[in-house]
Amino acid sequence: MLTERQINILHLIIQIYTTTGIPVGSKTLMNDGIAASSATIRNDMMVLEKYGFIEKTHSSSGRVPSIRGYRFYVDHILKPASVSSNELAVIKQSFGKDFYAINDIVEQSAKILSDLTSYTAFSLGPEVKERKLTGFRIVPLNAHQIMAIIVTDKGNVESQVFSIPTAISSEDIEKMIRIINEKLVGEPLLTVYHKLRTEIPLILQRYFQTPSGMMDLFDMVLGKAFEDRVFVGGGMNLLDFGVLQDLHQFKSLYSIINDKETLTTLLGNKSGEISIQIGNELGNDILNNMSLITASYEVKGHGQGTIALLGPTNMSYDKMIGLIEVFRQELATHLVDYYRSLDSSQTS
Amino acid sequence: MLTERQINILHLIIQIYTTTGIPVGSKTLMNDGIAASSATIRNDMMVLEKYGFIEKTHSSSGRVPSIRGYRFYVDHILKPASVSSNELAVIKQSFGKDFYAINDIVEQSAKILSDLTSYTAFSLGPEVKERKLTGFRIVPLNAHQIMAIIVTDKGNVESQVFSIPTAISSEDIEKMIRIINEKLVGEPLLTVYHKLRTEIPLILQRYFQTPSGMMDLFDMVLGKAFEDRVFVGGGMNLLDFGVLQDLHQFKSLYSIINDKETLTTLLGNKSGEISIQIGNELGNDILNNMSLITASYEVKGHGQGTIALLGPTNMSYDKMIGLIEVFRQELATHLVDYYRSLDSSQTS
DNA sequence: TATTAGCACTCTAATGAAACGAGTGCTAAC
DNA sequence: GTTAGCACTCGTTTCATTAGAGTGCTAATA
Repeated sequence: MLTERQINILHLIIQIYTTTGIPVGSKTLMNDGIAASSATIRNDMMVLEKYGFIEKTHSSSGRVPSIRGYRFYVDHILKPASVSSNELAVIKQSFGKDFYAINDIVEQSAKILSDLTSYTAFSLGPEVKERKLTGFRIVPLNAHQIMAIIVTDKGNVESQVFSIPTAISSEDIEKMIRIINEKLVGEPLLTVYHKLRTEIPLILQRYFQTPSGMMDLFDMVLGKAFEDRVFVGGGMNLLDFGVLQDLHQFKSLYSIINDKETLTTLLGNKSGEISIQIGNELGNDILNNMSLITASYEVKGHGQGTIALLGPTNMSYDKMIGLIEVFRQELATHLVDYYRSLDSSQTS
Repeated sequence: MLTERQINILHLIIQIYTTTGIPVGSKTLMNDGIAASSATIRNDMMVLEKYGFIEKTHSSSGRVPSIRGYRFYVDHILKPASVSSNELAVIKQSFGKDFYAINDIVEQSAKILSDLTSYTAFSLGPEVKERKLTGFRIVPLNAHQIMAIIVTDKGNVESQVFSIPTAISSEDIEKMIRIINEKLVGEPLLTVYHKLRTEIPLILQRYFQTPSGMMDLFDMVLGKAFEDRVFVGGGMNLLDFGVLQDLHQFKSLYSIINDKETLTTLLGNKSGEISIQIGNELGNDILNNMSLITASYEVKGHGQGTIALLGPTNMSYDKMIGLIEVFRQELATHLVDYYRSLDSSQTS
């Protein structure tokens, strides 16, 4: 096992490397708090290297933490740094404005977090799948277009404009709306989605000759409602991570962080409240020298949301963890407040 | 004045430089079509340099076209290149799919044009300001939220969700809708905007104690409808222009092309159908080594739209002009078709 | 046995000299 | 007016040298 000094050395290497970005040598460590000679430190570093916690960039360079080193650090050494009162003020102030919709808060939170860290932040609102359908509207705009609106119980609204075949008259649409509202409103979206595939077509056939076109329409609207809404903040900060070899790499990166598909996979299904994935643990070659900190938060009764931070592997994990810890609580609080204001106005 | 050979030399310099990106020397010109010795060509180049049409990157380098040189070229020499049948096929195919809304076509056109050129493209739909308001809906979603929808005569729809103060009852909202529809529907948006500031508040005061909140709401929705919708395609292509000194510059650039404000200024008020602005003619330091080709197109009866292409100053103007010429006609045709299908279905 | 001083060795980064070559301007001849 | 020839300029590439930071190893020390 590692001695206490070896652990201290690993800790210090990470601390120094995450702030300076320069490989750390034995003398630097000696002058920066390790009470031993450079030779002794070198011996310890050899041990650490044997374990695979640190590595050299070339045969006679200082040491740099490896993925395993970071992993050991975040698992056993890291203590979240406390958040400066300054940063706290910024957070509180940024959340201080009025929001019209739930997604505004979620989107804004990604922006705040990225500004605060200079990294790239993601924000995924509380679980959509638990929501219930409280209203389904179809608004005829003209003979050729309609707008379909889905309203969920918690302030989430999706709308979409459709061109419709002239074959469907506005009377038929009225009928349609009535059916939908009778059969589907009040159900969780998941159930809605299910019924839409089983029960409803049967009923619709009584009224329409060809309900399939109408079904496609529903599919699209519901698809939109289902699609987890991921928001990205500070995508351009990628440029400053200092991990880019060439511009081509930036393009790949940028397309990754804007691909909802990839993102949802990346952010979903994390164990525990705060999870850290380092370098190749992310399972994506392009993200090899980046780390992702994912934090979920509970909004009582409304499922859980997720915020995440993507930065270089050599980020200051202690600072970031401390920050995210505060941030997610702040965000959860604001969402709870928002939901409460919604609930109270509905029951009054 | 310039001799014919001098003009040929300028033309060839531009042709070579726009394809290779390397400064052009006298020998290259001699081997590439100028029937004179390198010394003679050098003499002519000195003349061209006197006029400020070409310049050296250093005291003993080949020549590079200057802004004035490009300007002379596009004004007096340039002949639009014909579009390859391949490209034409791509254009037609890309426009072949079905579109739900007018803005889908406009947005898609920016994407197509940028893909085709590897530059950055902008697309600004036919003039919004000529549109008429054909419908204004307010859909109550729950006690706390409403969705306001604006419909214009030409398939354009804007919607926005609002949280409303509980002080306004749904009955009041109903009244509101009636008033709006009586007074405003059928009017051009400009008139709507005007009446909203003069007549309507008076009427509203009969029904509401405090109509100002409602007014803010209108302002926002109308603001959204007014905001010219500019779409950007291929923003990331900026990275490949080969004009970037550092990443900081890319950030500035990227924020410029995503700032609607700047864009509308950049694209608006062009004389003639196709306009070319080169380097500092754009009046923006950050765009100093870029050129913008702006083309407007007429959609009969529905105002004019604009497409534009931003590339490096050393782009192949002849190719691009040829392409844009075809492209804008194709786009106009498709928009006309779209409007016609809308009109015919409304009058039937 | 753990620690330390000392030293030879390795590798990177920075510096500068030299060679190369593409291109120019000028002069003199055609 | 055109051209051949030539000296000159300047950016680019190459190569060698040097300085410096850091290592691994060995032998001495507590």
